[in-house]
Amino acid sequence: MRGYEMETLSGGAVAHVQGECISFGPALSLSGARMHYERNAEIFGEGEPAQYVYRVLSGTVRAIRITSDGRRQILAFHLPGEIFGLELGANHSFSVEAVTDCELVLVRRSIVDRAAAENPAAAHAVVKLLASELSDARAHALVLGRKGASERVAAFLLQLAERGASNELNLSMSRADIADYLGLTIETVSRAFTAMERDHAIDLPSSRRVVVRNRAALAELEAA
Amino acid sequence: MRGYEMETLSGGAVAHVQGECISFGPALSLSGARMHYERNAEIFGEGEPAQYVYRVLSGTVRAIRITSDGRRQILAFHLPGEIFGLELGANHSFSVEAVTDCELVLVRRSIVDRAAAENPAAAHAVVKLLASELSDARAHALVLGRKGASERVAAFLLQLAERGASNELNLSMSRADIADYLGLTIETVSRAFTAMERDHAIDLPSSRRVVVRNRAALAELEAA
DNA sequence: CGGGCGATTGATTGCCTTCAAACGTGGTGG
DNA sequence: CCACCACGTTTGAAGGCAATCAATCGCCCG
Repeated sequence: MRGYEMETLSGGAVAHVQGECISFGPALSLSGARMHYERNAEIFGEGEPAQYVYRVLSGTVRAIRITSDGRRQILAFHLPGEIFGLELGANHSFSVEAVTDCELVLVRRSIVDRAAAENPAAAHAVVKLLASELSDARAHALVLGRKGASERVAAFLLQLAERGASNELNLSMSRADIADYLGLTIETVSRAFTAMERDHAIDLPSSRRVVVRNRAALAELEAA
Repeated sequence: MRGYEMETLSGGAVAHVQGECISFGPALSLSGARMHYERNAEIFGEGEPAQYVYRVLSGTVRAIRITSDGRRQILAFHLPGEIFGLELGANHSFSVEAVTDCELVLVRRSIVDRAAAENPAAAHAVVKLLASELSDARAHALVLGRKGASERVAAFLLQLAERGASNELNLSMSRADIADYLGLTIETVSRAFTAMERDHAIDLPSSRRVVVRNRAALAELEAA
């Protein structure tokens, strides 16, 4: 999912208002409405009609599912530039909430569907998007199924560092969000951070700020 | 992924040799070569060029990823009628092996790609397939991230019972496969089976045969 | 300065894994 | 046809890692 928007957004030949549309290929950008959501607001809920496709302009959102007894699993975080909310069924199969205050672009799903039906390039862009999300979901399954606590946290940090293309991370999400993404508890996540700092793999200037000091050490931890 | 092939395979208006093609919508079936693989054979490996798309005629296959230190995670099982191997990148991002001896149909990926580029219905079928796999992968992530051992096994059995549309299941996979799918060990899986039999939720006439006696009890276990 | 919330740290529990051994079944060779 | 072997499965006992329970810390905001 990551690389893709960069490519199409920068490669678009059609002039368009920056940020006010979603690109589905170099020759096709669908314009949409800009909306603001505040921290912890629900953007859409599981089971609701899937009426829009979204792109993050600023802020972070989380895609979540809740078990019948209340446990929460975060399926993905979406950062600026990323698209989410694409569904095939009539209804959303998960909920999305704002991790921080954020700006989103909304495009009617009917418009996206029509574009995909009429324009092969648009259809291909949708396929690309889904394939990328699928790949992410599978990588996530590997982490959840077969890795220990500190490996999970290391994988998470490396993933963020790649996405942000920087070793200095501003975590927009709480320990609780990280824990629910990694299938752990907040205490375990916290201990993993502390241990990594002790081992000089990262610095923790504050709880929301992480500096990756030794990416190789993190990668090794992740592999462990 | 499940419902889809049934729909298109039965709804196809075009007459075609049963089993020798892959349907991508009511009006489009791509013919392919039939191949046999024996138990535990590798169908394709992670990193190899993605040259074909596959459909299962008979038998079961497993999609797997291996961590650098050798732990194995099974991402999905594919049963007869299901399609797998669809990738967007040039190379496969996971391996697929035969769980049992099986018959597959192979269609050149270039043909699928071209069909999708030219025929909107075909493109839509591909999107549907990916969306369905994504949905499955996310459900799997919820299980791996937030459920206990017996809940995982219950979820697995219910999933198979739905796919097979029957309460009598012939497990084509070993305890090791189930364990690697659920992120557990073979011993834990075995104990979960035993406990479910003790609680009269299932019968175990043999280790590879499961009769779901009390689906509600299993569903409750799963939710727990 | 005080309150509240998120994060950290510590102590204990519990579930799953690990290690180990016995069991059963299917296949092979005598 | 039976004996034996191999492998997958089950069962048991012990250990380890993360969850839970609990308390303190630190920071942001009022």
